[in-house]
Amino acid sequence: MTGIEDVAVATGVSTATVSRALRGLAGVSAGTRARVLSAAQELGYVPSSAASGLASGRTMAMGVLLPLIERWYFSAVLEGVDRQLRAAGYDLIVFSLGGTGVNRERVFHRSILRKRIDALLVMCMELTEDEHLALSELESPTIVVGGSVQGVRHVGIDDGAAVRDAVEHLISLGHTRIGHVRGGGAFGLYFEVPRIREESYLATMAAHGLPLWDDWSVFGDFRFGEAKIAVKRMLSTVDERPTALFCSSDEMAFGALMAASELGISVPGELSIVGIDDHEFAGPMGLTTVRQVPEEQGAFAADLLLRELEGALPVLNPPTQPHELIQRASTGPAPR
Amino acid sequence: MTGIEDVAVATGVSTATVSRALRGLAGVSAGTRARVLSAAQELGYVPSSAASGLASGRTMAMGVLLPLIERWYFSAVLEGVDRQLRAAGYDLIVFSLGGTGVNRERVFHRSILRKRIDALLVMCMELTEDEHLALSELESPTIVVGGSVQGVRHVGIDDGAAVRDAVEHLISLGHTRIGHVRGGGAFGLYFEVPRIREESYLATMAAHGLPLWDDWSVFGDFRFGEAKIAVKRMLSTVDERPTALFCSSDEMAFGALMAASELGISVPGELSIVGIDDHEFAGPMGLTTVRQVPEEQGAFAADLLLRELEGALPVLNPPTQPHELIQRASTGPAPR
DNA sequence: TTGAAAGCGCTAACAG
DNA sequence: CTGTTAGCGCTTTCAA
Repeated sequence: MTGIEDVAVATGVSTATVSRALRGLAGVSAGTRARVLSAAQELGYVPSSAASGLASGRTMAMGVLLPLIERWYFSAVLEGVDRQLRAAGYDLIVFSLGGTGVNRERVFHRSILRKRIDALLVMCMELTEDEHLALSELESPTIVVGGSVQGVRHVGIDDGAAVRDAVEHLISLGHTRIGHVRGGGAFGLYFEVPRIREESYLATMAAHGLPLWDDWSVFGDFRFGEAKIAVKRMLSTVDERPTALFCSSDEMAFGALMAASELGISVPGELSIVGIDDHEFAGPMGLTTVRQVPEEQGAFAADLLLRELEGALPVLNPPTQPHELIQRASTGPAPR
Repeated sequence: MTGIEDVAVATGVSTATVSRALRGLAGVSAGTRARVLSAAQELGYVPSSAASGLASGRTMAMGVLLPLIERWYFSAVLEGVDRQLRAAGYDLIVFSLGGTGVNRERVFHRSILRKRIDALLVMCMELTEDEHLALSELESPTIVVGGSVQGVRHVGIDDGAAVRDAVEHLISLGHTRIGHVRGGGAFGLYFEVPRIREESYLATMAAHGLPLWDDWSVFGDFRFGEAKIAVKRMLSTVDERPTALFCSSDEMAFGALMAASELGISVPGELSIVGIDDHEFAGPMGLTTVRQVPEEQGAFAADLLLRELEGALPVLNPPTQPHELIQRASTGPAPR
């Protein structure tokens, strides 16, 4: 492996000068810098991150802690984070819990605290006090994306308002019998989003004096398949059907759409369906939904952290990210 | 930050002994080990990965290079890789090209070669000669997952055979007019899968002496939306419709399903549709498809690399991963 | 503008 | 079984 020493020898300067030149620091003459650069290029020199990390205390890497990788929202946020990191020359280290909470402590202590990262982005989780403490000792800037949590700064949409917009859209179409397809906190950890969305659905219904039937609330676990089964069962067994369904995610709304189609229930004629997300499939499926753009949320949060690493003052109250009702073919006036 | 020295002082031993005890090396008395462990625990000591990486030459991290994160196959493989790494105490570093090839060289040189990783898993790409060379100098074990490439060891299904199984399934149902919804190499880089699948479709049709119409081959870019539009246009403008469609991915097959539904073409009565993947939605949508399990592929490849890092001999010809035709409701006998 | 030298925090021989 | 001693390859004062 060619090291900084080789470049120094080749250029006839000290390693200190090579280091300065390569990092673009001031105080290197243009000539020297050029010679260093070309020598480095020629020799194929790439600095060792371990060595520079150890010496400088900066790893040039950012960590993302998430419950699971392969879920639309999570991987989309990751994509946005990665975009910014790539532009800034940072590496992305992914700490996934793999869908369960059991490894959480190990992941946290064995991986996150190893000083491998300069900053941490936490997705959709509430940190425990221990974790908070450990992080603050690390002095790495931290931020939470998705599923706001009290007392921690957070980037994301106003979930409560987004749900309200969805439900009130149904109400404005004359619906009064509105069911809910709920998401799950099946991760065995604090996962805020499903709770917030359910609460806002209930609050909105109450605010409009609309009836809540237990039968109309089914559990779809944020999944197409689960939601389809649950909605199909509900629609085919309930005494009186709802005329509309608010789904806590688009993937569950697709399941509801499918359930209705298999039961021969016309959408939106007999049943209106609204989701949240604006998933890639929502447009082609004609699903009315509330759009959020996770990629932008991830990019925004990553940028915030990146700027702090460059010395900017922490943004304590990041602006709420936008959401927007997108009307498509799956919602219409209440029957009769 | 508490360092190894603090633990040593607290225990009354040398840092070398602490290091040995903590890593579970032989040659430490049970009593000493216990005292070291409890002191480390008490002090909340976590080794610095930069320091141990520099000293030992092992980073305890694995890199994954991929074209894009947010795509079913890629994030599913990532999930499988992560599962194994987590179990082995390794960290996962993600190098994404973000959907384009433009940053490829920078990603490669500035990130991958920084000695931040002990091994590299490359997803669905052919490496250039330069890249190969650079990697071999690094001496990190490397493997490719998905989209086999000549001369490089590779973990994945036999794409040719999988396509053949899908197309021959249609043929066995009496179909002779079989169209193709193609995926894209829209990544601006060597991306093998779409090409392999197309070639196998063509070869299978030829082997059975079946006609190929240009009109029946449409480009869906591996996306629901694109595929839906392309298929809908094709079905509504072509002189003679195909009676079956082979789609190079499930997501495109969903688009085809949607297109048929919007045109009032019954599936499988008038049109049979088969995909490849067994995407999470395929079951609930009743899509006949060829199943592959990317998560297992990723886990398998990661394991291979992990074992080599522990000194095992390289597996030069990893076994082909299984695929399986799953018959569901979207395929049936050819009309008439 | 440049160089010398002292670490960064750990691991790995080599002794004892 | 344990300690001593060198580094790993950079960055960063401090002098020149």
